[in-house]
Amino acid sequence: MNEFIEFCNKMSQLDEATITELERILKLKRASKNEYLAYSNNLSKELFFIRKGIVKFCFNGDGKEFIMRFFEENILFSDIESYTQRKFSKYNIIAIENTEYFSMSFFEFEQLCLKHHKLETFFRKFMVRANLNMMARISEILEEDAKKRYSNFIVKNPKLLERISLGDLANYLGITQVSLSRIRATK
Amino acid sequence: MNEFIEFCNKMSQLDEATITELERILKLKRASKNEYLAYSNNLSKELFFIRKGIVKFCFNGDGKEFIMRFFEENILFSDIESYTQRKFSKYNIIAIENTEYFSMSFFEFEQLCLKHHKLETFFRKFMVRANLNMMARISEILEEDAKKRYSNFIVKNPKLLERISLGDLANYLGITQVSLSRIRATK
DNA sequence: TAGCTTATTTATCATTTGATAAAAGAATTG
DNA sequence: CAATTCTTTTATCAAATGATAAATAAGCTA
Repeated sequence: MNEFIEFCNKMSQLDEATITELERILKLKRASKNEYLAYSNNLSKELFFIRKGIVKFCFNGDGKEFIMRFFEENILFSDIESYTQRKFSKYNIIAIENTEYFSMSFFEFEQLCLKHHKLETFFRKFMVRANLNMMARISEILEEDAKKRYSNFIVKNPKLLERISLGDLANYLGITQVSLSRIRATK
Repeated sequence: MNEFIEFCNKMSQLDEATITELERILKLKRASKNEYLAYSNNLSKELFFIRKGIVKFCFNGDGKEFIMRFFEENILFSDIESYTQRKFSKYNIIAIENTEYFSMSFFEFEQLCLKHHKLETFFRKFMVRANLNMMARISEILEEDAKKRYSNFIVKNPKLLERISLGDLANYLGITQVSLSRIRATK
């Protein structure tokens, strides 16, 4: 049972048949540092599960890069917007480290969900959890200024901090890299 | 078939048995303007579906109010965080207009999801859609300044705009009411 | 290691937003 | 309708952040 299956299984116990079918749609892939797992302006139809490494999920606007999230080991994600709305993606997915990941067709995964109730339950629970993360992010952006968001980040993600650049962190926090540097200086 | 059932049915067609059981757990409730549908610092275990009216889903920090979202007619929502993590809510749910809504036990709804695959599918799809909203919100906050967020809001939500106060709108946009007034002045 | 490239810091000035107070306008109530 | 309360605007000053440029620092490659 690979990492992804275990990830699903933890939230909703799957039976053998489901696991077998799930394994069948998984493909193991690799991306080197700075390589793109997916490009904006394309239809994105993949689900990703990081096995080793980190990626950033980001978009560009007015020459600047904005990072929606970092995804590290044992996280499932995808460009839901592009897939569910069948529209060109605004996001890039870029490896920050050499990365090994499972990839699967979103459509095939969804078909398995419709076929196997337990897998559908997993997916629902997973989406609920994803929602909590987003809510927390939004409420933090509303409530706290950049200095506080930075200090929260280093407390909550000490390990991640060591693996990403300050430029990427700034793009995640929603401030310029120069501004982050200034914040770091005033400790 | 009431508004809520129709809402579910549109995303995932339910069979009769499911509908009957779903109807059984629904309670129709009312809240007058400014009345609380739910208080922070409580365990929140309800799912809400607005039939008529508007509410704000908000929290307080440092004496200020921050609005996560407005919920109007035909929207399903709940304090997922409090329910799924069994912890005291940070959110208030407050009626902005006289509001009529369906309320149901989150636990009972979840049980129905585990029992009826189609309902589980609805719930999953619903959560996916909720995620898209949140993503859009985050990316907008990262990318745009307050002036642009305001102008986006009035374009995207012209009807909602007429039903909420500028103070509430400011709390939603993440700026002070005074700052919003200033932005409105410089057209 | 030297040279090149990228990442980070520092500095300066402009712009945006916040905090506060006060005035003007609207809505509510007796 | 007058008084009261709540909402919105205007004004002033302070603080935070952005834009830009330049200086260091760190990392990479030949």
